[in-house]
Amino acid sequence: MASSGVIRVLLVDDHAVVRAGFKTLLENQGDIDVVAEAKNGESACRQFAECDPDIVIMDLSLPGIGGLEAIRRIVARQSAARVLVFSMHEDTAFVEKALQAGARGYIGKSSAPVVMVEAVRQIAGGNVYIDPDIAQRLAFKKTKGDKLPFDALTTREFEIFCLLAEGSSVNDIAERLSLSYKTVANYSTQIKSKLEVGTPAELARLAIRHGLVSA
Amino acid sequence: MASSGVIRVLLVDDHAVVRAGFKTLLENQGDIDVVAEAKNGESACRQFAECDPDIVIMDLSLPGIGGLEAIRRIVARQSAARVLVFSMHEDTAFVEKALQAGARGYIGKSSAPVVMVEAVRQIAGGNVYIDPDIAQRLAFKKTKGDKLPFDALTTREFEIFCLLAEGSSVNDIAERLSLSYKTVANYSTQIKSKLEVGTPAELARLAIRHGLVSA
DNA sequence: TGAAACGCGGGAAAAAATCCTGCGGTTTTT
DNA sequence: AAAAACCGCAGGATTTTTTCCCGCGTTTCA
Repeated sequence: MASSGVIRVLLVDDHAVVRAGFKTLLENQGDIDVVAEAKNGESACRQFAECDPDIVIMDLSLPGIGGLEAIRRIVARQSAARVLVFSMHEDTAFVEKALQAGARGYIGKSSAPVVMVEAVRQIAGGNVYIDPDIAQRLAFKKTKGDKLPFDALTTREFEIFCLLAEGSSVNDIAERLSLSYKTVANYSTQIKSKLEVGTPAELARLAIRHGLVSA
Repeated sequence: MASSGVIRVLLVDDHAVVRAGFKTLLENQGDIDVVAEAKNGESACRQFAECDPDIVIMDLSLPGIGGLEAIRRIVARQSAARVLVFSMHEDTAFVEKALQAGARGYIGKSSAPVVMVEAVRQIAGGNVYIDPDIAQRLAFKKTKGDKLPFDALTTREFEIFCLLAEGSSVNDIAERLSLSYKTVANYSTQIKSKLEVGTPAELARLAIRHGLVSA
């Protein structure tokens, strides 16, 4: 166990060089040992069952089943599993998804290195650890009554949102839906405001990220 | 010099944890010394002038002026500069642009750790080093005379294209790259014309489909 | 049954995109 | 070595789009 010796880590990242970097960083600490590595979600689940590590450090963007699904499967198998997410995405939506999936911690690309080590120790010790900066943003969002971003959209708005995300022009949409150009233009503004995006490109990425339209 | 002692490295990545990992990994080699770090392009240029490192290890996706622009500025200042690009993007389009900008090497997220060390040594020694897998794909693509739509874009256009696809506004881009709004707006028009897309949303989807930006 | 939300769109002003033009520099060609 | 082509950059002028504010009729729900 973590309390009686070395912390045994399973490292999951599709990026071999990053894995090697983390491994060296962590093992230089003395009390942390990387006992296994995986570069995708399936392999992570297998390695977890095999090695029974004290903690899993997991990237979210993995080929095949994503990091979130991997977390879900690991936690389903052993609810006490301790998963620390390390992600490029610092968007609070990802943090929420990860925690919902069963992660015990979250650090991001701009977290200080010492934060990672601290997170490993805390989580291995049974606590929850989220990067302070991210935690703060998350808390702020929560107070604002957070939901899925699309929940705020009306049916009509959502419909137009999808068309915009597909790359349709305002004019095209107006024609397809037999609406005035003005109406669609106004909706477009409203949608961007509700989803807090500034450009149609962001809109598209948001939609793709949530599987509403395909890339 | 590299041939007569330690290889002095400038490490550029906006990701503090990744930087720390690389630093430990590299310094564990014995003959490599990370003498400076930077988390954005501007800082990289400054550090380069100050430290005169044997080699720069550079991430492409940086805040502010991007990695490509940073490479260009560094090479413009000292044409003998040795820049090794380490990038999440393994798309050949990025490799080509990076080499055009003056990079001497390219390794990707799935490169083996030993490849990174080897690349550092090779490039510090004056050679060019590209990850074998990537080099092969690049060569293969060349022989096929592959016409990815992005090949028609100039380096500058490509750079702005990526930013647009990420969701940056024309104004943001102008500010980031220290260009006139007009310039970027004109580029934007030009890019959409070359790629035959009508909306920024289509632009984003195109970029995501080709792995140039993440969703 | 009254207040709130929704779908729809006009007017006016602001912002952005487009098209054209030009300049200075580099690269390529002849 | 001269000419041609291309690149990066950006201003002017016009058109297009977006945005903000407003109103109206319908639906919803408390």
